[in-house]
Amino acid sequence: MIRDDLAAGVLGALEALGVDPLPESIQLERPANREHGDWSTNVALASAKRAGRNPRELAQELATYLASNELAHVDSVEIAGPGFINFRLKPTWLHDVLVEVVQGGADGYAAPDLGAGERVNVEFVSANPTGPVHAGHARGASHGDSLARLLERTGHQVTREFYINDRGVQMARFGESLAARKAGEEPPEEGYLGQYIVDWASEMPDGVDPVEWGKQRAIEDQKEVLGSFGVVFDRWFSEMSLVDSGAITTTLNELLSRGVAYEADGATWLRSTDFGDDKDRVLVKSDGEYTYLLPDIAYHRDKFSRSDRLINVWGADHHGYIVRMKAAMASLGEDADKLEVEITQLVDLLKDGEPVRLSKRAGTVIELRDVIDEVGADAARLTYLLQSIDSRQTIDLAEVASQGMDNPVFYVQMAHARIHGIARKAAETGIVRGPLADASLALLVHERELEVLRSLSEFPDVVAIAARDRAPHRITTWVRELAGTFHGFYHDCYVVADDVAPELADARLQLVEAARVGLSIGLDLLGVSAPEQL
RNA sequence: GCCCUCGUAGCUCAGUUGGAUAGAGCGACCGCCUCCUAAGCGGUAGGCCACAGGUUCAAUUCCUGUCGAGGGCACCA
Repeated sequence: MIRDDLAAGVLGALEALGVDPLPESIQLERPANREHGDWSTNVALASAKRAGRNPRELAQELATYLASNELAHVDSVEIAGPGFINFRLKPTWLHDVLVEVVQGGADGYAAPDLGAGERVNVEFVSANPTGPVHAGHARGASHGDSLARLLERTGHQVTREFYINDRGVQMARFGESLAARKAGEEPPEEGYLGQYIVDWASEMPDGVDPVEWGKQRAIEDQKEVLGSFGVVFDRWFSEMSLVDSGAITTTLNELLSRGVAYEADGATWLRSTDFGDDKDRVLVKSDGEYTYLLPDIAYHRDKFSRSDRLINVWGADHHGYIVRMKAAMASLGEDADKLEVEITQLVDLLKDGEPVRLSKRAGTVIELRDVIDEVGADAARLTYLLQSIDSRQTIDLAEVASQGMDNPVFYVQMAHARIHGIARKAAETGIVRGPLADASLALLVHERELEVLRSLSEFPDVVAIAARDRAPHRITTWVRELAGTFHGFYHDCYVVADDVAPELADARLQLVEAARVGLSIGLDLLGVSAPEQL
């Protein structure tokens, strides 16, 4: 790797000049401005004070030393600004990148092992089993699944989990609503008003328990829609099963015996104020019924028993529960830092420029199914992953559905389709990509070609950062950039044409293959398909 | 009142655990099709990175405060 080679060179230079190396590793970065070279380091700035030297002078001495030593791929070493050392490299370093990408392939390239097999449980969506998955769940679904894919790629053992809240008052209302509709009546006060209740009620056989039947019906529906969205869970975990197994009672008793739960005013409370909460929280109401919190604690405890780390993807309306859940875990002796909660900010949906209000009970939801029908699963997923989950998002369905240039998904998929267009054209002409080892990669010196390779060279870092920061949208940004560089290459550098020599055509086919690998990996991480033709 | 997130080009948003002259897409304007899809490519215009302090050789980035937007502070889930 070029970065390691350069870092080793810089370290050698520091030692030669008698400057103590920094405790941290040598920082090599990619300058934002291309005029500042291909790679750059700030060691002179960072260690000037410690060495008691002027940063510019130190940089100059280091640069002189580095320039007098042969370093692979290095063309020149310069100093600039307050004391940066900039490396200008020969195109050969990018040819090495090409080899790495093609040899690594879709499975091997940009797959840093950051997790060392850590078992990570990612829980997301967890919509109530009282109706279909709606558009409001889709951001969490996209984020959670992409995050799971990122973690898998970076050496984690991932479980995708869906928690089913199949207990409590909402379920009762759901069952009553189904029964009422089946009897041709209006749902009760506080019941569910959606059209799907009417549809499902008409399917419901006589003599079944509406709650149990409805729950199965809802879960079946959720699985189907999420599946068509590219999201498949490893485990659907029922809240009821915690009652049946006695896990809730066990958890409650343990909380009591540890003294972090207590009884007062006829209810049982969690002493969450000991862990920074505003007030203590009720676990068991005075009527004997559990709040949502106690089963949730039992559930997280169960997850901890089979995972090294938990990640929950919750909507912004749940952020207030983070402290109390962490408090509960800490009080049970778990490491609360191993419970990460990802909060997705809300999505404002626009239809024809008008805001759409989502209310499940009033029945004015837009189902995820409708979104997929309208814009397609690919466009929907990529759109949700366009931005950081920390930002509020506005999605105009008409824009997402448009097949114009304002739609990133077409731009990116077009790049992939063009790759296969080239392959088709090459096959017609009888041109076949030869063995990589025989390719004349030195012929790849066109700026457009180098841009594609530069973009690919950044991908392993992008994957690592995206995984570390739990930020799948970084993959989206990168994929769009790679697609952009590829469109430029496609426009200016023909692969199959009369005036392209066979050796160059072959080298370009290798580059196209590298781009294909990069795009496939990126799109797969996003859960977006990579069609060979549009 | 307290807690969380956000405030960057006309619009939608990026910005690598602090780096050099802050980027992309759309929209506007100007160019490019005898050749692998012009669903594309190139160029121009457009910025007090909300505001004020602080830390630092260096702040859009970290800290504090102010203003503005959204969400949350239940014996509902």
